[in-house]
Amino acid sequence: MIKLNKTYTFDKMYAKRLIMETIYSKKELRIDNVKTFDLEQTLLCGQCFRWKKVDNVFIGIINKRVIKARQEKNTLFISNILKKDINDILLYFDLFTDYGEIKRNLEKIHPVLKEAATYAKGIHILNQDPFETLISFIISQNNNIPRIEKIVESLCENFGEEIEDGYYSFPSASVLASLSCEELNVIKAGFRNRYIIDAAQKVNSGQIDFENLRTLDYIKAREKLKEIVGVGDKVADCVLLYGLHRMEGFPMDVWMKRAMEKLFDNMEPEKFGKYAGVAQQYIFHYSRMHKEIFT
DNA sequence: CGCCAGGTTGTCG
DNA sequence: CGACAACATGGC
Repeated sequence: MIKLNKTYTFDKMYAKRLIMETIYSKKELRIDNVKTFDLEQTLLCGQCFRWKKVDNVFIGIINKRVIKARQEKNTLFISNILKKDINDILLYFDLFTDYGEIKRNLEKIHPVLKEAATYAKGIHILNQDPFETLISFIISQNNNIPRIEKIVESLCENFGEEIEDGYYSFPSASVLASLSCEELNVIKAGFRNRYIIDAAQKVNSGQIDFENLRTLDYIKAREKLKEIVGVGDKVADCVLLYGLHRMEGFPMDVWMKRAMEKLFDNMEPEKFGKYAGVAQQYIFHYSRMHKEIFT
């Protein structure tokens, strides 16, 4: 049976079926019949910043290991993983969750959401490392995605550990907590330097405890995250959704504001229900891929 | 040069 | 409460 070290809800029948479709051999995991998952959409829809696409293969880092992932139609191949990490990998890509079911329910809510969901139907909400998510989205504020990726990469190269040639882990909270703004200047994050350091210090001291945040109700957890200087509603929502998998989160950035105004007649986020976060990601991706709508 | 980018903070009315 | 400039940096 599936053992997960984190509090995480999932459909047991769905997860069991998924496990039966997996084959592990020579550090490679093969998963068949992943009908509702699209690796590329999931990794390039703006929820994560470190995966790189090289010749149809995505290279990223999970549990301090360099992972290669590729998809051929309904089959997913994930290589260079250890047996003990299999469940973490499946969890990272959120393969235990039935997105077909979520999509069918969301589509009833609004016709434009149905269109966005159909366009972005292969997206899964990842289970990323919460600290990495926190720092990455602090960096994201008033910034664009290519530059966010550059700064995050620079942060890892300067302050992470080299795991394989040219591949660095995301730096720990304790390392970042000890830096001065001047020392952090090498990553060119500008005014966000002090926000990054404050976040690292509050995580390192235990004032912000991600496992504890999992136990709090959504509003309380968001308020707790906002104790960090430089974390407001939007960054907190991103941490809760992409790092702690709180699916009711609905980060409102410039794209979402534009979309809600032009396409949803300023509908309130609460009306998207308990999977609002999935709706948000569908709408965000759909909007970014259809810029012409907003000109 | 100005404007924008997966925002937040501080200030002023 | 709401509005609004300032905040580093780089691309266009």
